[in-house]
Amino acid sequence: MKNSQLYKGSLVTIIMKLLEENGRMYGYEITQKVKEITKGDLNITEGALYPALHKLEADGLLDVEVEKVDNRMRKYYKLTEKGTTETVNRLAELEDFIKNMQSIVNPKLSY
Amino acid sequence: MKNSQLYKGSLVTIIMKLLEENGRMYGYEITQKVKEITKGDLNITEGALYPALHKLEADGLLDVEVEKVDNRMRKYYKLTEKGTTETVNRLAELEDFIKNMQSIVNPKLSY
DNA sequence: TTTTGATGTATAAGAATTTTATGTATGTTT
DNA sequence: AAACATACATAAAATTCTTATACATCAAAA
Repeated sequence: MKNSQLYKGSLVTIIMKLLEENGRMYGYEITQKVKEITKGDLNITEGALYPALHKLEADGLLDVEVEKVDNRMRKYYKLTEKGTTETVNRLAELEDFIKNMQSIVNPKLSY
Repeated sequence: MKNSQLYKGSLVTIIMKLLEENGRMYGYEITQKVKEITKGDLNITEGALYPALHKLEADGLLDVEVEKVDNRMRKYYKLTEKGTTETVNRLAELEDFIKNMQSIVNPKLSY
């Protein structure tokens, strides 16, 4: 991650959402995709990414497939059934979180 | 905090925004205000709140005034000049963060 | 041709933040 | 009398992330 503390705790949600959308992705691809989407605002570091992916796999939320492309190793991750269910929960929590933060920042409007 | 990991890293921003809006507040009041605004979604724990307030004070972002009300001690906090400046930055970061998270979750729309 | 940069994964030490548990104290409600 | 609300505080442990380092392949630039 980078800069703002606010991204703390959001990495898992980001990973799972991207996997839900793209079917399967490898680590480096995730970092590049996030950089692209956020126009450079958010740079996921390897030190944060790989431990997170390994934990998600250990928890049975992700499956991994190792492939060699252009003589380089890639580990493709995809959501398990359990992971797909968990993603739905995570995204609902993100929506609530954003609404709550907006309520705090903009108390005049009711979100 | 409670439940969702997403709130990690948002505590300082929440505290500063509430102080910017309400002039001065004491710790317990902050927890109740947040509970009210988020309709019970977010419960700030004392173990997170008090160390955060003490650090903000140590960093020169908050001033404190101790008062005794109804025979109970209260420590009122308010933003210093430095704290007010920092609040502007924090709120800008929060806006960017929310936009980026929405871009990730809802890639079809452009925020 | 040597070095820089991009691609690709990995881990370990330390920092920062939060959870969980506990402690103290006063006042009100059950 | 016990439970709950108000009000502050801290300490151990867990979680998450930063920073630094490591290894390996390949392309481009100096």
